[in-house]
Order: sequence, then C-alpha cells, then structure tokens
Amino acid sequence: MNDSGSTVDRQEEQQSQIPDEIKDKWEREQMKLKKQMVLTDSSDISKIISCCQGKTSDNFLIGGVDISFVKGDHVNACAALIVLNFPQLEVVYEDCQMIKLTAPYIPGFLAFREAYLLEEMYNKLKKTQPQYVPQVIMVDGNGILHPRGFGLACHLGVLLDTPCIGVAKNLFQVDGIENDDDHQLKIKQLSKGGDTFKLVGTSCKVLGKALRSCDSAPNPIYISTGHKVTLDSAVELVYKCCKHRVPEPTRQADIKSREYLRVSFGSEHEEQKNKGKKKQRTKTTKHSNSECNPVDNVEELFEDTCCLFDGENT
DNA sequence: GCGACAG
DNA sequence: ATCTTGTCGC
Repeated sequence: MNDSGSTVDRQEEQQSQIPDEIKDKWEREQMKLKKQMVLTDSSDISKIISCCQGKTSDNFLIGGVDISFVKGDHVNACAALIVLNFPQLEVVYEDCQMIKLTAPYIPGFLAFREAYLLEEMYNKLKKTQPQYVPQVIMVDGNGILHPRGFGLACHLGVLLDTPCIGVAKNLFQVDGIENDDDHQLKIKQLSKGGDTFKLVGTSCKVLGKALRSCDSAPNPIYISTGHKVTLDSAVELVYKCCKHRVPEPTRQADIKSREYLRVSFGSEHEEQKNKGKKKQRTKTTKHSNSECNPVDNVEELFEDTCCLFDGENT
C-alpha cells in the first residue's frame, strides 16, 4: 500500500530497464559531439562582456530554456524558450508548447531527454522570428560539469552551434567534486552576491564555479561552460542576469512554462485536490487500456530516440 | 558492493 | 522535475 511512492518507483524501474546498448550508444554520441565543443568566447560573447564592463554600450539577446512537467506525468510537459534583451532583461520573445518526452531521466544523459525538443523550438524561432535569435542561451543543467564532460548545455550548444551556459540549481557530484562538509563550508563563506568558488576536479581542472547569485540567496547556483563561452565570462554574464537566485532567462522560462501548464491543465489538478476521500483508484475512464500504461516495452519507448542516432548504419 | 545522481 | 505552509523581507 505504497501508492504515493509509485511515481518514484516507476522512474527507478525505467532506469533499471535501460539496456546497456542504449547507454553505450548515448555515450558514443556524447563523445562524438564533444569533439565539436568550443571552450573559448565567441565574438558575440566578447562583445557582451565588454558591455558588462561598461566599455561599450549595445543591445544583446539572451535566451533561456526550461521544461515543466504535468504533475505525476513523466511524458507530457511544457517546454519554454524565452528571449530577453540585455542588459534591460525584458522579455522580447516567448514560446511555450506542449511536448512529449520519449526518453526517461537518467543522470548523465539529460540531453537525450530534452535537447532535441529545445533544438526544435530554437529552429522555430530562427525560422519565424530571426531578429530574436539570441547570442547566448542559459540552460537548466550542467555543461562540462558532467561525468563525461559533456552535459546538456554542451550538447545543446553543439547542436545549435550557439554559445550556451550551464546553470544548475543542485550540485552534480562529478569527478571527485562532492557535496561534503568542505563544500558546505565553502558555501557558508560566500558572504554576498557575486562571490564564487571553483569546482576543481581530480585532474586539477576547474570544471565549474559555485556562484552566490544574489545577497538574499545563500544557496549558490552552479555554473559551467556549455559551448563557445569561457567559465569566467559565463559567471559574469549569469551574475548580471540575476535579480533572484535563478538568472532571469531561465527563471522566465520556468515561469512561462508553468503558467502554460496551469492554464491548460489547471482544472484537472483541481480534481486531484478534492481528496475528501482517499486515493481515487477509480478508473480513469479516459484511457482505460494499455494506451496510458507507463513502460512495459522499453524498445517501444526508445524507438524514436534511437532513430535519431541510427545514421551510422552501414 | 554501496552510495551518488543535473532535470 | 513535483508536493507543500507559513513566514520574512523589499
């Protein structure tokens, strides 16, 4: 009688069902794309940084992407692509759309769940409103702070050939970087907005930085390079975009996607709130059959995703 | 083997 | 990611 834990169980179940061949394939894809990753500032980034430092004044566009989920649903979600002007930080473009996620969430493989959907939205923007194509995108998740040095921000950056910055709200423990007592101590030593400390991996490489993004938020965010931007530029730019803990591009994307879900599915959520009685194991007459069944066929689940990377067949 | 694990 | 209450502050 553990109904409440079912969603968690289901997620764990999915992960354990994932065939090694698929993970291997995904790892190979990551390694392949990683060769195209660029870790220096693009010319646009250099201009924006100059603007930050008051050396020039100009207008720039910064993108933010985020995905919000339908409660208790691991497939249906709303993706948002937002563009803000900089340094004003006003929303100049927003696009929300319902999506279906084909792959499950697996730490280290987030890109295979989200990247291609975000890519589609970016292409839509490029096609319909090219004047709003941003010079850089902030991504929910990590860049090179990743088990294989190629997180979602890198992945999306390479796919779009656009500068991307990874902004994570939680530390992904990678390459010896742990959320231990020492880490917690360093966090306590971040006394004001703009303070940072380096996240140093085993090989003494700096994989990212923890940034206290504003005075009012003691918990840092974790910045790492995605593509075509250096870590220091990324940190500076993110900090300039922080009215709150989460930088505005990402935050606006989060707000807009949740709002979209609330308007579309709000009533159904209300139903679930009416729990004068306990669990409503009643038949959800909508799809009483296997249609809404979670995952009993893994191959079916991965069919679409796999096709994306099947181009290498002889 | 055990724990950790972006969203 | 999502759930959840009140509370403190600009």
